[in-house]
Amino acid sequence: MDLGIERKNLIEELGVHLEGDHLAPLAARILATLILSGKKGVTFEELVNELNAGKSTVSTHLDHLQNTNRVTYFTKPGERKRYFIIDPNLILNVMEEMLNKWEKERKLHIKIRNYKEESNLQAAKTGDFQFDLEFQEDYLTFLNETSTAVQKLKTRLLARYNEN
Amino acid sequence: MDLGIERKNLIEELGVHLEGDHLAPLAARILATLILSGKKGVTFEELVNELNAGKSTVSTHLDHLQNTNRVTYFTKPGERKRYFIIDPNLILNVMEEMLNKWEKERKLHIKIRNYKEESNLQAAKTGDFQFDLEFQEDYLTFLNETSTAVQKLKTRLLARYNEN
DNA sequence: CTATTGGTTCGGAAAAATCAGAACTAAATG
DNA sequence: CATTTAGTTCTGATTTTTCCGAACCAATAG
Repeated sequence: MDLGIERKNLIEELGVHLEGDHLAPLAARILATLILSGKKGVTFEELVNELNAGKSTVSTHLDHLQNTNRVTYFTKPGERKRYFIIDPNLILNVMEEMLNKWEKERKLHIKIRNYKEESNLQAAKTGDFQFDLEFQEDYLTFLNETSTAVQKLKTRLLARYNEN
Repeated sequence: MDLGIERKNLIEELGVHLEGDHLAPLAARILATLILSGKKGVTFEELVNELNAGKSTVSTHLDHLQNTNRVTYFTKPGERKRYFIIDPNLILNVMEEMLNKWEKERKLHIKIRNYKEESNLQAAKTGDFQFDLEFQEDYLTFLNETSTAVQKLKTRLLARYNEN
């Protein structure tokens, strides 16, 4: 099996998958390329060539990937080129993002539960429709438990990173 | 505080949040409306009116929401109207989707690890660049642990649903 | 000080997603 | 069987996203 071909295929497959995470097609291909290239890093020019993309496109997406803590770069002494790599904390950052999203969701569903309780209070007088709170309760349980699990893993990984 | 206003606000807020999950703006508003309306259900016409949307748009998005197991409807004897509600198993379905996505991701990263190991074997001969496998290992750990946590919760919820 | 390298920024073209209107259909109603 | 109700389907307009080329800039090299 030709490793070059395999590489191209994996970039596409991983790229398509990563598009699922709010990334433009080319941004996803860039991230996939970096994941597959590891710590040796990939230069701007290599990205433009390997992905057959415009410089402006690569520049914009690299910017975005850096702003969202997915990508960084290092430089070599005496060279002006940047070697782009995935952020060493990518996994932690992904977990952090999940936790933030879930926290936002939690607050929202608490607001909704309050709204429904309030509404039930009013409706009790008029004999009107009463909301069921089961969905909100279950959803909040779901959010709490998954958050706790991810939080624990995050703490554990963090400890391991610090110890090494 | 006016509950009608509060309702509108929550639909918007929840709607915006739900757009984050690959839903078109109007699809997100529909789902938000259903979440806020609970088990009494919302008819097609009410959705068209409350959301100021075209019938075709509502029809298409409702279709999609049903196909992705987020929405169902019930009918009342003698009436032709449909009362749309969130799928009673929405939470389980969401968990199921998370698990599927993570499983796909797991397989992909195993492929990538294999590619890197293979590549290292080749490179060992030529003295070429060696891949680090740490990222893949950590990512797989992350996937395994979060999957297990969600799987457990799913089982637990499922048991509780069956028992009631 | 001129040329080259390694990018960035700006303006718009091309493509994709989203939505709406009009015509249509199938079931029930009168 | 004509009408109303409850939607569906098709076509195209509008909006948004994605991408590119050209001009530009700052740092280094010659």
